[in-house]
Amino acid sequence: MTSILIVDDDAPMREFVRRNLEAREFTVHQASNGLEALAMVRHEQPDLVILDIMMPHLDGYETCRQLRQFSDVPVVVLTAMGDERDIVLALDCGADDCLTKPFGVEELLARLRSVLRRSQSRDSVAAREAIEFRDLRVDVDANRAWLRDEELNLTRTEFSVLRTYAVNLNKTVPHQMVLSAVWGPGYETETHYIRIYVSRLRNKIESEDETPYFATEHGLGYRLGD
Amino acid sequence: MTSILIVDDDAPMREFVRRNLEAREFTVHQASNGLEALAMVRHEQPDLVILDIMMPHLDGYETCRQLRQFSDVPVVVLTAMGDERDIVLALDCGADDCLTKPFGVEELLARLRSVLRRSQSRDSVAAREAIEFRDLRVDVDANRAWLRDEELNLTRTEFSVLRTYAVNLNKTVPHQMVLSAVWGPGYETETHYIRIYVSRLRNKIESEDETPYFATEHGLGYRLGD
DNA sequence: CCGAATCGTCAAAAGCTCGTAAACAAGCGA
DNA sequence: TCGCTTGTTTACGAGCTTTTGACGATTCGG
Repeated sequence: MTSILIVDDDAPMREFVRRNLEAREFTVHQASNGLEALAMVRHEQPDLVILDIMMPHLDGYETCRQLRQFSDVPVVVLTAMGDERDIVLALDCGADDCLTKPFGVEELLARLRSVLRRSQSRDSVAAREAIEFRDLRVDVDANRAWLRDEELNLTRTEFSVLRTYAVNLNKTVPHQMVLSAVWGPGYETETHYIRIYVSRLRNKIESEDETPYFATEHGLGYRLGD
Repeated sequence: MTSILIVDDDAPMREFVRRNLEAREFTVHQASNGLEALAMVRHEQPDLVILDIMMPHLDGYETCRQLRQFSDVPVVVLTAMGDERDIVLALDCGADDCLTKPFGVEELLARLRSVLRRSQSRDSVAAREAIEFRDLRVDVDANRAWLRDEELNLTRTEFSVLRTYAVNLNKTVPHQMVLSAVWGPGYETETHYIRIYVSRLRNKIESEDETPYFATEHGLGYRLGD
């Protein structure tokens, strides 16, 4: 779950934000001043920080600057209605967005979504890894499959069928699910096709005298895996 | 140099923004409607897009949504003073920030800096060097490609196709992914374009009596790499 | 144990995809 | 405007893939 740290010396304000965030399934942490906030970022590693500017001891600007010394966590700053210079200053301290009080809850949430979307897309650049079972490896991303280091030469439909079973590893997949996933809606009754393609896949994947990769559940469907 | 595309049907507004951006050493491109903007993003690849909401034909919301089909370029939206719902809508269409007219130039610049800072840190995380495979080197940022120290003379579309395969090195890329990446949404069925361009790229890249750079996966797509 | 339903396999026909050439159209700079 | 580059459209043979239809094997319920 996405966790958010809200930093504000004004307790009612914190409460207000907390209630609205928790209603949207965020986990919320709180801090009432800059020093506390820095410690919590270190220890809780929130996914996002909401930071009020007006705070005693360590104000929002300075907190943000120090935060950036050691963390890339997205920061959304709250400023009091007023000078454009406050906004410029906050953004130049390293904040990702800036919202002027009083603000609407919906706008706050939309800005959080936007900032989180950006930071998450950065994190998830790493591709999904392949699905593996015994000597078989299926790379759904790359549209390729291997058996013991040797790449399988599969046709489009063969791969599409294999992928359907692979993403449902160890689960018996009903025929009609495969049919509508591979051949599209309207083919739910053509179970014939599946028999042929599972047969071809078995020829390419399984060898004699070893337990089969595909299990047949009579009347139900096939299952790749245990 | 950082290049910015400003999209607004109001010419004086575009001029105002252009002057201020050029004074800060940005390169500025302009478009006066959504369709033009989509084409320019494809061909000029700006580092950031400033997008007005109120436009004839294709409004800012729809432009942004379509942009996100094929590009991660940062988008800052301009809305007329008014409803909070406009802001929420714009951000949820995939925009990175949203500014309400009338706005101060300093705030605009600060928000651009903030958005650019975030997107550039992401790019540098990915260590965007050239992509290399055997004797081929593709510089995705500079729009250039080399074969053994000799630069390839590629047209825009040729390069765009090559880049799509290069960033998916060793993956079989489905035709429709290439089509929507290069020609845009709505071209998903024009597979003959790909055949022709891959054919031309092979002519410029591959030589006789060596293993091909592009592998054909019949019915699936092409793959650059192993 | 029998019959009906389901499964496994084969091979050929039908259909689709690929590679390429060539012609045409659109855009652009000189 | 002309001439060149680039993008788009059309066409077609070769090769591959999917579908079709057939038939025997297996499983399950009664």
